[in-house]
Amino acid sequence: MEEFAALSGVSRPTLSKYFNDPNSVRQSTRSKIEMALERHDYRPNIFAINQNRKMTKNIGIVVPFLADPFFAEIARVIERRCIDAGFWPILFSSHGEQKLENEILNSLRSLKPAGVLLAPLGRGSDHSTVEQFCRDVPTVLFDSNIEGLGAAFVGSDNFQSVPLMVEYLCRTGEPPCLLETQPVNPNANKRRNAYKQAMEQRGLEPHIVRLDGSDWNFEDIGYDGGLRVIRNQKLPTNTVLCSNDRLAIGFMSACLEMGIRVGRSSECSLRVAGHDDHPFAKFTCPPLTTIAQDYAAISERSVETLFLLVEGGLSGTRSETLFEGKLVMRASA
Amino acid sequence: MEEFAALSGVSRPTLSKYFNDPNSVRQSTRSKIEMALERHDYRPNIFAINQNRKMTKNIGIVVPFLADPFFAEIARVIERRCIDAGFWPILFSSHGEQKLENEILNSLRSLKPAGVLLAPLGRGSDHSTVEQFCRDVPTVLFDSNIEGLGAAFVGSDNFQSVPLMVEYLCRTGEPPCLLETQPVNPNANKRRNAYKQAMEQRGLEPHIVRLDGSDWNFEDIGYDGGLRVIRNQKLPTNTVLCSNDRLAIGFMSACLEMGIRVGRSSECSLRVAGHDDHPFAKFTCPPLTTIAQDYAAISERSVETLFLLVEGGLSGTRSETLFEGKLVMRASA
DNA sequence: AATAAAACTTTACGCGCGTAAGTTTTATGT
DNA sequence: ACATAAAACTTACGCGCGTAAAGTTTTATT
Repeated sequence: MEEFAALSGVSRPTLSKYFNDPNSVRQSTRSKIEMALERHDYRPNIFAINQNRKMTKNIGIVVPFLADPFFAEIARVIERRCIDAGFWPILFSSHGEQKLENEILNSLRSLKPAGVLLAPLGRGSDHSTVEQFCRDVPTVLFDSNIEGLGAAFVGSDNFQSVPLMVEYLCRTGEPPCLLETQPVNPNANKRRNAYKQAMEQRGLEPHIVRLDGSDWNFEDIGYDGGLRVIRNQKLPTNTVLCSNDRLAIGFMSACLEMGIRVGRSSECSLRVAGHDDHPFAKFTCPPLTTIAQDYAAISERSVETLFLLVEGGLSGTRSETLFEGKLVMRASA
Repeated sequence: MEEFAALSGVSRPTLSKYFNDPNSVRQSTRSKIEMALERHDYRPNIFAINQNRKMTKNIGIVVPFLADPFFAEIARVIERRCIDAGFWPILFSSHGEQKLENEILNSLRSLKPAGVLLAPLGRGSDHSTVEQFCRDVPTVLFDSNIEGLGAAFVGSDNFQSVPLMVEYLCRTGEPPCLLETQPVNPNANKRRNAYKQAMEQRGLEPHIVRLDGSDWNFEDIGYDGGLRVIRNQKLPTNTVLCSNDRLAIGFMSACLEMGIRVGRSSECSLRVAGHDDHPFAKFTCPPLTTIAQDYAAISERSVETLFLLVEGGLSGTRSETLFEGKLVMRASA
């Protein structure tokens, strides 16, 4: 930096000022620097910059499982928004492991991020680690809520979306049973409770089919468990509401293999619905009827909320923003 | 660090030595530190560590488009391997943009990574930036090759896999046409050439259907283009080999919408095949016949090669490792 | 018990930059 | 032309840690 300052004919502190905000120096000085910049291509070291700044332009993004296209897509949108706003997003995946989530949060601390967007593991999170982290770093939770942690939460309203689907399924055929795995996060629990409530409000008995498996390989769980459930004739109804789309995708694959025709048309014997409108839900066999989570809105609002928080424009009270899901009718139910 | 050194009863340099390699200090010293560690939970600042070390434990991973499940899955495996080997992976997505790829590479430099695993944009890469980067940082390219750049390349052998598929399709029905988009990377070009070669070797005329679109939204391109091609009756044969699975997924969705039955059974009028064995290929409608790229092998070998390179155990000559694809027969062709 | 080797401590400097304080130069108004 | 404020300069220190050099203590060897 010293060298480059000499080359451009300004002092190092002025150069530092320029990189922090090009408009903060005189026009003549600015052009001197930018001319030298063209010839020598110098760039300040991002991680040294942050060494001594109170607030950096780094934004941490932590998701529980990046190989899940839902999170991949959300992460993509969030990264773009951050970049466009002049921030530097750094993306981490917990790979479904508490230990990794903890390590990521601890490392994130030393990055001195301006803020962090965290989709926690949920049930699998280490509450005290997350709590401590949220105290130290401006954090907005999304997708998966942990009561009281973070400055805000942005997600979707399972108690609106699940009843919506239950209503639709009941109106158009047999009432659904709920297919779920061991819940990995609060959403799964909420969806189960919302399902129960919705059924009971209709005077119907809820049926819950629990598949083995406690990791994030939902397709496999849905497939393996689906085979077992079908073979053992354990399906209480001819309508199956899956706790999420990935589970539904795996389950429908099992149906296909067992020769069960899935769909709402008359020649089909089973209806399957999902939740989330997973990026590949419209390409499944048959295309999956599901609840669309508003990806764009959740991403946008999360980022906006974080920016507000970073700029200090957020009141002390923790806000929870829930977006409504929309019914997406396709061929499967 | 000073404080914590005092707390554990050792000097700061010794503490530094411990964190660099816990085995490099005497057992008694080590336990002193680790006892203090339990009570006070101190962690060195990763990005300050790298400030003054010749070699860090950081490994950069750069993929062109992380919302593509293929890359999401490969990134997942690579991250795991790095973590298990005691490295600290940092993941970046270029979002299909040259400008971002350049920025990522330049920022990566200041991270002083021990090595970088780079799946370049390919055609969209800025050759001189990548070249300069590879000179400065130990880099292994994967998935998409750029002649001469990086210390090694690991990918799959399109000139083996595509002919394999062509052979299968010819043997079991009408010879295929090739459905492609504007090629975003070298693989697309290689696949086209491999297709041409394979057809010509059989004395057949190659037919190439090019769809509009030059970004990474292959499903959309396959769907929109598919609708157009089908409406205009521009399909030269009843067998379509898609340049990659995502394209095939979109295309099949268009077929479904147009009421065209896809599959190899007698009541179907169109066969569709893909390439890659995308994580969702087996869940499509109908399940997609495709070529399985050996995800695991590519990830493993990339990481292994990089580790060798980092440890200096690699000769000067640039190596190219190509894995063979395997035919995965499903219902679509 | 003597000796060498290993491990530790103290001291000091450096990484690439931010930033504050005090001083000098430059642009603006009159 | 001079006064004044804004901008730039010089100087100095700090971030959190790595690391080299020199001296001191501990451990292993004979």
